[in-house]
Amino acid sequence: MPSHPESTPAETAAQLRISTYRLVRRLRLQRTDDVSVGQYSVLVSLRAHGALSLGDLAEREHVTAPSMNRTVNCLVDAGLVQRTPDPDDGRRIRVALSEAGERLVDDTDRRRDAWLEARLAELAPDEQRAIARAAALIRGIADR
Amino acid sequence: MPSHPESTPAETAAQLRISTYRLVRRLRLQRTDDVSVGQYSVLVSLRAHGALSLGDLAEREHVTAPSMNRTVNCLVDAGLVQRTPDPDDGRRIRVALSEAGERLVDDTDRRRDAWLEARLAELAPDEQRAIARAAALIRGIADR
DNA sequence: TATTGTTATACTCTATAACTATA
DNA sequence: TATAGTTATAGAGTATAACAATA
Repeated sequence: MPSHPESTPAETAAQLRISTYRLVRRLRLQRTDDVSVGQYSVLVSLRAHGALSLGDLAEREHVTAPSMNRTVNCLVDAGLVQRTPDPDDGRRIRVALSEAGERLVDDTDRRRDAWLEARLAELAPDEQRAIARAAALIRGIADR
Repeated sequence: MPSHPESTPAETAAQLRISTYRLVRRLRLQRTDDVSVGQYSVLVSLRAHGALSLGDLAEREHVTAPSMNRTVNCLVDAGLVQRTPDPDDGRRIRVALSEAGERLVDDTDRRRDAWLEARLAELAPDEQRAIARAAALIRGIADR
């Protein structure tokens, strides 16, 4: 590896913050106009965690139950989620992705990955490896 | 460098996308409640580009002029920006960060960097270098 | 009696359309 | 006549409070 001037953790932190925000902003351009940002976030949650109750969804998305109720209604109307009664607890409902909902999220991921992959392919092999390694480390940081 | 199993650009792209979104979600926790997300974004734009007209701000933030007008009014009332007539063109206005506005953005950055810096400091030196290098590469990708 | 979800109502943010002032 | 900004009004999205059903 060529000898770079050393960066302090403070400099690295600022650099990582800035580059992360810019990348997110860039990836956001590859999105769907079918649903709002909040609605899309619910679909992603459901794909990641499977079917959830209304209260669980509201907590995960940091919104109130009435707000989530409305969001779920919109998604049901759009055919992107299914709402079924909980078999074990009559008070609860079970919100699950429909096939169309899963397809919408998967397609969006694919579009973003395709753009990102094309950019990565333009980098040198050792640069690609550096990014792969950093991505794993960043995930470890964010998930703690 | 130890021999890792090679990742394809597609795998690296997906990994980078996921870790980036998680980091943003995590950093968002360190925010201010003084202004809304849209208002904060305007402050960041003004710090980056200097004083801007209402129309320029609306275009950069991808909102309409009436919406930006309202946002700017809120920020003026909060003492975070100043609104002055354009000396060269009587139709235009000039929106600029106030000292308080600059302080708010700088403080938020510092809070986020402090959190991130603490996490980075827990990594091994070569891991920190990997992230610093990747951050520079990511910025190059996002800015093109 | 506590918990889960829903309805009623209000507030914030953004949009479109119409208007004013300046170039 | 065209452009920059503002005002009037309406549509999403979210919040709090009150309510219904189930545990």
